[in-house]
Amino acid sequence: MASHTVENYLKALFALANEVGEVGISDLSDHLAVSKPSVNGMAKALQQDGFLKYEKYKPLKLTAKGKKAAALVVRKHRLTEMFLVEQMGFGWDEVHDIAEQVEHVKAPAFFDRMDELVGFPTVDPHGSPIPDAQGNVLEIDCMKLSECSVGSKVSLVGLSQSSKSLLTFLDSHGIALGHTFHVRAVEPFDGSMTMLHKGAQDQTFSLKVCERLLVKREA
Amino acid sequence: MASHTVENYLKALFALANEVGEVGISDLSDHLAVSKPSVNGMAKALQQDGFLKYEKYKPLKLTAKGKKAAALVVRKHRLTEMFLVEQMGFGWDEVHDIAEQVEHVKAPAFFDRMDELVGFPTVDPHGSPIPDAQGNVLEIDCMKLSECSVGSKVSLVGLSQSSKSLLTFLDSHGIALGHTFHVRAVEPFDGSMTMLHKGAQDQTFSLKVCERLLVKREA
DNA sequence: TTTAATTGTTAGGTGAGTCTAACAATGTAG
DNA sequence: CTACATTGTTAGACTCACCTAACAATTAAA
Repeated sequence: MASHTVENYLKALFALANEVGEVGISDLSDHLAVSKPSVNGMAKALQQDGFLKYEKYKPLKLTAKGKKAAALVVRKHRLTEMFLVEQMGFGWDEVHDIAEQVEHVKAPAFFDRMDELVGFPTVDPHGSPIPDAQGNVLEIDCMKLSECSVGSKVSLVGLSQSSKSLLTFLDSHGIALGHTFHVRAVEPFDGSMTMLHKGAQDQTFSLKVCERLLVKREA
Repeated sequence: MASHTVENYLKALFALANEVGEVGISDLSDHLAVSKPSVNGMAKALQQDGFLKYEKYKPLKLTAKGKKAAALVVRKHRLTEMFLVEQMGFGWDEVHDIAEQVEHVKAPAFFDRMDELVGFPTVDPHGSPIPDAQGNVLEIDCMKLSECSVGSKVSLVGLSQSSKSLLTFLDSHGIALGHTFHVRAVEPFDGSMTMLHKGAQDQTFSLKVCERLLVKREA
């Protein structure tokens, strides 16, 4: 089984590949807060173990084996987050750090039981998809709120790069997954958007916020 | 915070001290399946960190700091076991290995929430006491079933050195914590005992089993 | 296209935790 | 009281994951 460290590298590779496509040594180095030579060394090791295709000066590419292993770590992370929220009463802004640790537990039965107890969810508390037990990830059909034009009616289905501060911000504005937004105006100067939230109240958010909100067009 | 490894050494020290009093390098070496030189080196390191009093060729002694740290690891372990049984539906024979891993999670809120959800228990699913958040351990008033004489009426309150195989054995004989036993006969040859179980049925157990069953005299 | 910035690599070292081989101290039996 | 067995210690080496300093390759800018 992969070590705690290897699991973290795989998870980072997986996340970065989904965000930016090409992943370089420096990207990983930044994301994991580890020096570039360390990443370089680990890349060689992961290649040796068949998790990675690695050629000098070329971007890193997860192999099929690597993708599956990474997805299974992400699965453990997201199931844990779901369990923490649904069964243990934590807030969606509290679960990331705990799940970051619990995800390294090697006990399939533990995660299977979580899965069962929360009713085999397909997304985590932040709307991110939970890979299945075979490591397959379901793509979610969504777009950034910032890409929507005036008049669009959408509902919030997920977040990209959710951070504790973003979650706290959303909480403080009463925003949760599933809520609807009706785009009223887009400010050309800074891209900030004004929306009717839940058909009730106008709210204005900066471009920075709107880029993080993943939405689906309302039926 | 103490590393995963250090936590395991502390836990072992704690367990062995409760079982045999004096703990030597070899005891730890056996218990942790680690070579004696490794234990020797770790003993020096733990002494350095103030967890241990260590003098050459003398038995190892946990300091107050060491005892507290060890008790808090045991607390995490036993709370986890309780949570796994009470909230997640695992059997008492399945929880040890999972708890062995979960106990190393560094997230006090996680264990506090478990504690709350299972109703602030004082003993784990095997009847072992759960240290409180300050590291204090409640002594349980009990004796080995093997020390009871014919005619004693007792109830099962805990196990000493519970192993998967012991738990499976007890399960298969329908025995659980709280059950009553009325000692009917003790075989002088091999120490095996015949008891009336739950006032219903006579069962005979070997000395080896009876030494592991911790009981309290019935009121 | 030569320069500068970014990005990646090599070389060499550190600390934690482990091991084996060899030896020293302690304890137990005869 | 010597002899042997147990127990503990030292020395030296290994792996994993990390680091810094220095250098090389690639890419972007002037």
